[in-house]
Amino acid sequence: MHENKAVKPTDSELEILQILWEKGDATVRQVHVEMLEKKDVGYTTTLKLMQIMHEKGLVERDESSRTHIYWAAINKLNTQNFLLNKMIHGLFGGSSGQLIMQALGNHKVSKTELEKIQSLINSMKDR
Amino acid sequence: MHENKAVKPTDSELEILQILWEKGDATVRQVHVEMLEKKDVGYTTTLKLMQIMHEKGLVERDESSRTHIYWAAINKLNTQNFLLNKMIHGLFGGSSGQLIMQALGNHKVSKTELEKIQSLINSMKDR
DNA sequence: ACATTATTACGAAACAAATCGTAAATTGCA
DNA sequence: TGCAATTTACGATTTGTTTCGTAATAATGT
Repeated sequence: MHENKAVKPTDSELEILQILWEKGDATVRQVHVEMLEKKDVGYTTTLKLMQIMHEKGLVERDESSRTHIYWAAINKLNTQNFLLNKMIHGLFGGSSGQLIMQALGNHKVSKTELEKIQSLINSMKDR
Repeated sequence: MHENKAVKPTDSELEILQILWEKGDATVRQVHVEMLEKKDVGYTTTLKLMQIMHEKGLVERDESSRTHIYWAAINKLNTQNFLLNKMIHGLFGGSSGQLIMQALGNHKVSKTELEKIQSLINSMKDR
């Protein structure tokens, strides 16, 4: 009901946010170790990114000990929705149904998930 | 079955592609007029963008007359799928079901579309 | 206590994206 | 014919992103 102004994380920032959302909080070192699994990048690069994200307000940190602790300042659901919305409007002519059908048709979805989707739709139609 | 290498249009490029996909082909002027409906930008900016897109192979053009005619060189469906996939992996932990449910829950979907989605799911489960 | 290692801060370089001004070429009218 | 408008090409600027090197500082272990 508040926060999350005009947040538009870059691709690299999103990689870091992913890690922070998963871990809850983490040091630069911990984030960096995870980053290395995805791509080959120097420690100071990760550090700098996180410092910039801090300036931008994308993450917060506890500086009370020498090794700072970082956590995401923006909410995962909000961010997903924001970017989903951007994609729906920018690429699917504003129709979320369009995006959903596209996703259904071209990407693997497990049977379990198909059933979850069905019951979600059913409950939506009830109202 | 071919083409569409590592296409990653920027936001502005996507705006132009949208217009070209809709119109089929268009001059810079025509594209620019459409652009103006979305944002305030100079003619040469649109021109330059389209020239760069041409260099990148995102659009093709007929230069036989003084006023060039442009059209998209990449396919809309492929591009949608590419970016959808990127989002699924980068933001939804690789689960398209997750993205679909998120889209269902937080964005308006018409009843007609809900029904189309249902029958699509049903036909998928048949196989 | 000293050397090694880990961490932060800072600056700069390399790259890419978006914007626009200006000039040259072409077209079409008055 | 020649003037005005349109279009392309080109270069420059601004802004943002990603990358890393270096230096200062703190912590750690022998």
